[in-house]
Amino acid sequence: MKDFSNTENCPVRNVLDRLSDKWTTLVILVLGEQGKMRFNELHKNIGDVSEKMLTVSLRKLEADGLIARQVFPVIPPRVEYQLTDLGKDFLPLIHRISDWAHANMQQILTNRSRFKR
Amino acid sequence: MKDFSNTENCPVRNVLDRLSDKWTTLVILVLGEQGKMRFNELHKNIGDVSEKMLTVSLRKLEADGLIARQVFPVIPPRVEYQLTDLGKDFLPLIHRISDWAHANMQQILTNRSRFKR
DNA sequence: CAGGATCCCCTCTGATACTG
DNA sequence: CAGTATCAGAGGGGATCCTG
Repeated sequence: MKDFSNTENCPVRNVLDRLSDKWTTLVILVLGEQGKMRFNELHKNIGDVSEKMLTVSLRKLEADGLIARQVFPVIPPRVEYQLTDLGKDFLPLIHRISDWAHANMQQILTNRSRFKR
Repeated sequence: MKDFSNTENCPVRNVLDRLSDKWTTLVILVLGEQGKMRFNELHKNIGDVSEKMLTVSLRKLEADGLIARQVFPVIPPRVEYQLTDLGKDFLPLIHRISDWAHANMQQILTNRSRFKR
C-alpha cells in the first residue's frame, strides 16, 4: 500500500497542503475566472483575506509554479498575477470539488446539524 | 460572482475545510481501499496519526455523513467504520487529486527548489 | 501600489494518563 | 479495544505600522 504518512515523501500530502491553505484555493479559482489580476484586485475579490496572508498565499503558489508573477518596473509599482499552464491544469480539479460542494452542501449541513454526541 | 469570503456561507470552504484536515483525507482514502475497518486497523494503516487526532477526524467525517460508525455492544468494544454513499461519492474526487499529485509532484518539487527570493 | 516586519492571539496538535 | 481528559508547545492567521 502507498505510504501517505509523511508530508515530504507523499505527493498527495504535498498537494493537499496547498489546498489546505485557507486562501490558495480561492486565489486559483479567482485567477481562473478573471485571468490576469493585480494584487489589490485579488484582495478585493477574495474579500476578507488580510494583505499578509494574501502575500503568503501568492508566494506559495508562485513557488510551486501554479501562478506567475510579473513585475512592471514603474512607479507606482504594478504587479500582475496569472495562472501558469500547471495552474490551469490544476484548475479543473478545484472546479470539480467546487461543483461537488455545491451539489452536496445542503446534505452535509443537514447531517451536521443532526449529529449529536 | 460567487461569494467565497466566509466559511459558513461557502460550500467550497465547507468541503475544503474537511480536505484541509491533516488526516480526514487519508481516512477516506484508506476506507475506500479497505472497506470496513476498526479503529486500530485505521490507526495502523495511517501510521503516524495520534489516537486523539484520529478520533477527531473520524467524528468530523461522521458528522458530515461521509463515514458511518457502527458500535457492537460487546466486551471488549468493537467499532467499525466505513464510507457512506456520500463518502463513496466523494472518493473519486480525492483520487483525482491523488493522481494529479503523483503526476505533477516532480515538477512542483523542482519549481519549489528553484524558487528563491 | 505592493508588500515586508512585528506583535500577539488562539487554535490545532501531540504526549500522556486514565476509563467503560 | 476504543476511546476521553488534560495540559503544553508550535504555528497559523489577523492587525498594525512601515517602506521602495
